Amino acid sequence: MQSKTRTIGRDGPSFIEVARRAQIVECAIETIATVGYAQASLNQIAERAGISKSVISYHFTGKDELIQQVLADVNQAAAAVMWPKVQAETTSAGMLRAYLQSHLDFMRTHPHHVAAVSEILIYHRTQTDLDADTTPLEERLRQGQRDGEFRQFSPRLMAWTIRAALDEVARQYVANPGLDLDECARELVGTFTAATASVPRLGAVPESRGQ
Amino acid sequence: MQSKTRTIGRDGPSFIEVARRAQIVECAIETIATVGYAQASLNQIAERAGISKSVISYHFTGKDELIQQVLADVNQAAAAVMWPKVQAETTSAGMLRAYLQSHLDFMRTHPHHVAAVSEILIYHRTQTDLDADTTPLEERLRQGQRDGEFRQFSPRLMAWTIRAALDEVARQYVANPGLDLDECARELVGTFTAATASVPRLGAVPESRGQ
Amino acid sequence: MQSKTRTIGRDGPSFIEVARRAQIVECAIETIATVGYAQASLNQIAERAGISKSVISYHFTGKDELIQQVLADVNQAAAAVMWPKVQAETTSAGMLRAYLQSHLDFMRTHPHHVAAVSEILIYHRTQTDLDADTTPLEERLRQGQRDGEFRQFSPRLMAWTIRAALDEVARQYVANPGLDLDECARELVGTFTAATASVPRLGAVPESRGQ
Amino acid sequence: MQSKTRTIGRDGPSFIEVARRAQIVECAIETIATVGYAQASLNQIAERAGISKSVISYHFTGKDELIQQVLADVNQAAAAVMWPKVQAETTSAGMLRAYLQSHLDFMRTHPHHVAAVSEILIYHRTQTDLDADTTPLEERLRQGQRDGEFRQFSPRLMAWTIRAALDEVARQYVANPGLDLDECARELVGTFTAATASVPRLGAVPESRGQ
DNA sequence: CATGAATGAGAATTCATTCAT
DNA sequence: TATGAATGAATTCTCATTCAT
Repeated sequence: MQSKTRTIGRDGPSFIEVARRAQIVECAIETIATVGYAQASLNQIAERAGISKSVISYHFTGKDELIQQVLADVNQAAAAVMWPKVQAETTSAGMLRAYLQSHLDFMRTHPHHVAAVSEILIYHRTQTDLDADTTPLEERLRQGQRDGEFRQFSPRLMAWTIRAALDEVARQYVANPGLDLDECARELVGTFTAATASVPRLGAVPESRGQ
Repeated sequence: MQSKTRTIGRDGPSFIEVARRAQIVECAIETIATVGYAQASLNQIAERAGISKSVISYHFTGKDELIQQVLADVNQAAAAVMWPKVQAETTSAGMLRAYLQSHLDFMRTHPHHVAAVSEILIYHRTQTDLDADTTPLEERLRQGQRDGEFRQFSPRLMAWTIRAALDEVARQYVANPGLDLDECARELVGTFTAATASVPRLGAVPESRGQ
Repeated sequence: MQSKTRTIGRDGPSFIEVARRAQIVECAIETIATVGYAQASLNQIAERAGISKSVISYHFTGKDELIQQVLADVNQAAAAVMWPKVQAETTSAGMLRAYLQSHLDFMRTHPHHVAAVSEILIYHRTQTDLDADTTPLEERLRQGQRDGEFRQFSPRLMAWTIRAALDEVARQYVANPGLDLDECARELVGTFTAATASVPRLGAVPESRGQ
Repeated sequence: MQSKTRTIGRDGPSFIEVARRAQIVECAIETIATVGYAQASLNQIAERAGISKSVISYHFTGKDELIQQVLADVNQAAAAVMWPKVQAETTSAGMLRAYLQSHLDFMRTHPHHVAAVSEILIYHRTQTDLDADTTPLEERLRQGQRDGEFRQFSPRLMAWTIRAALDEVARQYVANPGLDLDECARELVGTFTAATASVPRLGAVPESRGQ
């Protein structure tokens, strides 16, 4: 019986059902992160999971549902880790730092997750609204500008840059697990703190935004 | 007969050979940039070029060689445009600015080239050595640090970040050709100038923004 | 455990067994009639029945047995309705009329049954002996000829034609439930009464047979 | 290169292309007529043609195009044989006779063609307008009524019946090539001549229509 | 040089069936 | 009895590649 048509009783999906779906999602993540989205066929994913290809078809309507589940699972997990830390900060600079650090923390514990989502988003770029994903970050940057903590830059461009940097680190980390994420965190925090800071302490470059 | 095994007379490949290869590479670029790497089958490329699919197989060992040629051609073209401008600068900050600006200039004049390479790098990342490509930029950042112009950051991380930001802009530009590249250039220059500046000391690097 | 191998106690199949089989057959009929034989997967049938797919496999050896049971059940039901009315007639023409009318009556009350059988026969024709089904009708036609009521035609051909016409009406009725079955009955009765009548009384249409 | 994208020069498709398409269509017809539409996979068809499965994909956009081509080819061939003979007749009864006879003539020379189309039409009934196909015949019946040659029956019902009978004969002929088509032709002509004749001259069978 | 034609590998998906519980 | 879970075979389709001309 396929997911689509399965009757969900009042107890919801069975334990084994949940476990299998989770296992498949996990294997999909690892496969995508490792061999790339283009090569991540259902066959590959099933092989890695040690199950038959059709088991995936049994638990998911199709590849699409699986991919969407990957995005959902990873986003939820990442958000659970990141936003509390971000919210705990009181300043915008603190939030930005927390955003970067917690992102890299999540990457350390879930490197494949981040890489997989990065792959998927790129692959599905045409069908997805990437901006939607970037919006929360962008909004925080905007807030920092309103508060005068941040200099006047384009929040959208900065958000793109930050996300791109994080994704790049994720990819590099997957390719080379020896990468020192602590150092990366420090570096990115340093880079984007400097990049956004409204005051280079003495005499800013206010005119620099005039143009 | 395959390119690799073809007998090359003392004059090297014939004119028509060179022209055909260039034409095919060009069409590959446009196809990849337009429909995405995943959809860019040899069929699509050949169709767009108005040639038979087998012509590609004749002039290239296989799809791989074609893709590598795309990378080589674009990199060469980009380098031809960019490095003179970079070299013309005397300060490291100036070089960084020139790097970013000329990169976006190239993007403006060759949007498909940049987008195609961006696509390809994502899909072939596992098989490609991205670092090789990043090295020249990294070296220049390192030089800026030695000269005291730049603060102490990880040149590698900074190079990754810069490349990632440029690639992201390229992707966004392809998705939305209305994107204001001038603004992007100003923003990226501002961002990375601030991110690398050694001393926010007093009066920043006004000349860097003058442009 | 499969039906074939199941141990049948001295009381034969249990009540629940019989009921389940009947329910499944009924659902199969509706599914086939509604979505067509090709689309009537066990999944679809089970879904419509609100049961698990494996229940079907439990009660029937396989899809084949289910389909054969559908044929058997429908034929039995149709026979139960039709033959009494046919038998009640004293003339062969009357019997033919009763056959057609009661067939369409059955169609009106069991449109899905007729449509399902029609679908199945088409798909399983190669494996089924259609003639077996046609024989009773054929025999009656033959009797009518012996009695001099019917002209000399090929009973087999006429039986085929009659069955084909009825099946066609069934298909059209399924496709368009607004079809006026009363009119169809009148028409078919008229058509086949005329087609079988022994005497166009004076001068038949000899040239038509001259061919 | 696929049919879809193939450039057709001023000479149209090449000889070999035409031949291959014709061969594939022919094999599709035989396969469908022999094993039934449901079992006629591209694999089966290719095997029968002694070619690789992908050759079909090369010459046809997909299974749909192949099937449509089958319909088109058979309809064209049948029309070429039938309509001249039908048109040559001056009376409606003659036309009907010619229609039936030429149909069976075509069946004799192309039994698989007729059976295949019959299969396809049934399978695609839901997506196709069968009536459209029946219309020419129906129109001729209507004309016969206007001329007073035919009695007042429902032209639509009669057309359905005639088509159904012909299809049935086709199916039986495929299943049993020993079937005497001459006899079938005589029988069907007799049956439908009698069924449509306006005057049973003296005393019809009024009670049969009374119902 | 060029290409039409052919091919085999592999993709996603559907389905009837089997099995352990 | 019943069923959720799993599976392997088969289907359509796409694609890079090869080959004969």
